[in-house]
Amino acid sequence: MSAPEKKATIADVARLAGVSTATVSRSLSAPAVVSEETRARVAEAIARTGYIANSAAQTLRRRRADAVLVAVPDLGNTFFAELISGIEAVARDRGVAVLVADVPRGGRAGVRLAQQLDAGRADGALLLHGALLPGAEAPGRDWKVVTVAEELPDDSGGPAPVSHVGIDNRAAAADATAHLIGLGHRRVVHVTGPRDTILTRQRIAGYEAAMAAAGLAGIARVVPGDFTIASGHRAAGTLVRTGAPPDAVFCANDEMAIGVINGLAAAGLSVPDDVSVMGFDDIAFAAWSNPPLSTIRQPRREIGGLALSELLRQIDGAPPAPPVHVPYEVVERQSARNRR
Amino acid sequence: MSAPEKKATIADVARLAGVSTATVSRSLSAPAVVSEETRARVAEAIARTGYIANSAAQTLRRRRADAVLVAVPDLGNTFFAELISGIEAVARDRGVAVLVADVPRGGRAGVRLAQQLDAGRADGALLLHGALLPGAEAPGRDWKVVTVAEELPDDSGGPAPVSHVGIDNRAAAADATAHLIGLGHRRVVHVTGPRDTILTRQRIAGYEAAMAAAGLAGIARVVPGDFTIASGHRAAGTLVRTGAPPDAVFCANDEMAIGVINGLAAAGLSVPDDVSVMGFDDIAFAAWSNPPLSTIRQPRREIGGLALSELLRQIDGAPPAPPVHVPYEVVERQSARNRR
DNA sequence: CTGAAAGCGCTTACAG
DNA sequence: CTGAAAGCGCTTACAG
Repeated sequence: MSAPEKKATIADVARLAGVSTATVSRSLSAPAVVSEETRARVAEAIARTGYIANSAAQTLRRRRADAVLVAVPDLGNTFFAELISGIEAVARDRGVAVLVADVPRGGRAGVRLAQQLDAGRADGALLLHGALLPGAEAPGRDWKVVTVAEELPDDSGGPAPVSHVGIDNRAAAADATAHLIGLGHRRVVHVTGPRDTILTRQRIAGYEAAMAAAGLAGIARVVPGDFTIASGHRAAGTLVRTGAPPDAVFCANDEMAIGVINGLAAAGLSVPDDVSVMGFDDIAFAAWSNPPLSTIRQPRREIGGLALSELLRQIDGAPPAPPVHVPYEVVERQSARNRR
Repeated sequence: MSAPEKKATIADVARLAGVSTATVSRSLSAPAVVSEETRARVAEAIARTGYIANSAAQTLRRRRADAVLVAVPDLGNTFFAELISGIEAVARDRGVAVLVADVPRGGRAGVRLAQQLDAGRADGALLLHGALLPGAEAPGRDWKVVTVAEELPDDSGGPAPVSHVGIDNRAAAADATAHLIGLGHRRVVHVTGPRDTILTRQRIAGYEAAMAAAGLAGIARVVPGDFTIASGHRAAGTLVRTGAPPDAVFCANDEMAIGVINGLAAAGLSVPDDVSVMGFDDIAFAAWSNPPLSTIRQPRREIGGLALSELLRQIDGAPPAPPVHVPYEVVERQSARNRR
């Protein structure tokens, strides 16, 4: 029972139990097919040797790594971190390993992912942003891929026909905007995510649709951001310096909303007294910011878990499921309120 | 150049190039030893077939996975997420894969880690908290392990003799406390991290040492937290309701400091006017909280990168390096100021 | 500089 | 219910 000198192999176990390696293998993978007595002898030999099957040998033989790759644009971002946490929870449950690749947005690291997949290191990939694999290539190769939270754009910029789990970003952005309009605000501006991503386009589209539906298309205004707190702060500066002052600001994520509140305060504007602000995501800090942030809640852990489940289904041979939208929620806190 | 029907193997490449598989293998791993002409033929065959070596076969043969495991207590915590980001950056550089295991604090998931290591899925592990492997066992088995940011406790509760990269937590906590005392505060209280972790003990020790050095041992007070914002909020409530009101609060992380500021505000106390507050870590939100948080900065990405470098050295056969302390920094912002 | 051959540690038809 | 044997795709002494 003490630590063995050398790592035990299946042959060691077989020898000790007086059976063939095939029988040891079967005891582990299909115990029902092995006689009870034999199974007991094998179990004891395994316990004695501390045997753990070598995963490289299993992978080579079974042609399955029991591992998935998750590609994320920014691990430092709490949104992604929690998505991964949800992924990890089901991975643990299903006995699959999780390989993480931090792929900076805009970087050309898609090739690294492709290599890992081609090398058989992982059986499939979860893509946490839409610019990781060359859009056209992914569905062509026989990689199993599901996109998470953000879709993969096809050649025309719309969502590619790849399995996907996430909320309906366009609808959610429209709801957030409508919420602000419902509060009596008219000059609602939108601070966007990083340029040229499908996520950003979808949220802009939702914002514009809601403005148009309220007859406010003429005063719709979009200010660029990049999901960082600092970009929200900068956007607030831009808003204060140019154009008519906004009644409300809808930000494409919570970090930018926090930056906007901060930037507005620096310019002497108070939230929500002078300007209402809404974020997106409902990260942990949202509830504790000052004032607490009204936002859109995405069930991050659930999204991550569902996405892995779908990927595992595909790895098991099921055909790719069509994209699924999970429900989101408008959460009202104190950063947005009725127009005075 | 188009996607092949079946994944190409080394044998396909060899056939196409008219050489043996051994030569293909050498062209890839030791090109200098192969004639230029042969190398060119092999290179072309590789390009034509889109060959990528199967990693399971390589791992099995070389007895090396070129992968490391990183065990983290809470992926949703930005502190850990950035540590991993630093790890990933050097992993990418060195061509090693990163397996992440989210191991909830207090969970008994150390066994899962051990299995992954024993199965040869990874060549070593980076432990991001001190309760992941049974302390006594880790150094005994021939696992390559380096602890990151938080040490592994030995049987007596002190740091185990395992390679480690992080700041000197005791000294940093003492510096933070001394900083507050230097500002004129006397009733400085400490809100701790989760009970029974070595990190928590070290920071408490630093706090107590600084209080004692200032002749304030008699009024030292420690309030339990668990690194969550909510626990900081609760701690503030405790402080306000019981005992003498504090002049200053030193929190074991930034999240709790944000919670404390929030909780103090709820009780009608303003930071820093009524109470000074310091955090620990300097997460991204610290600079943008209201007021901006004075804290201790840990170079997270650097710590992660150094830790992986050390682990890789050990995997390459070098003896374990002694623990290394990287420099930290007291960052003064607006949440702490001179006593009125 | 190159090839033939063994072997890394498993799993799985195939027989019995 | 069990074993002998082939084979997954590489790498690496060993010869030449």
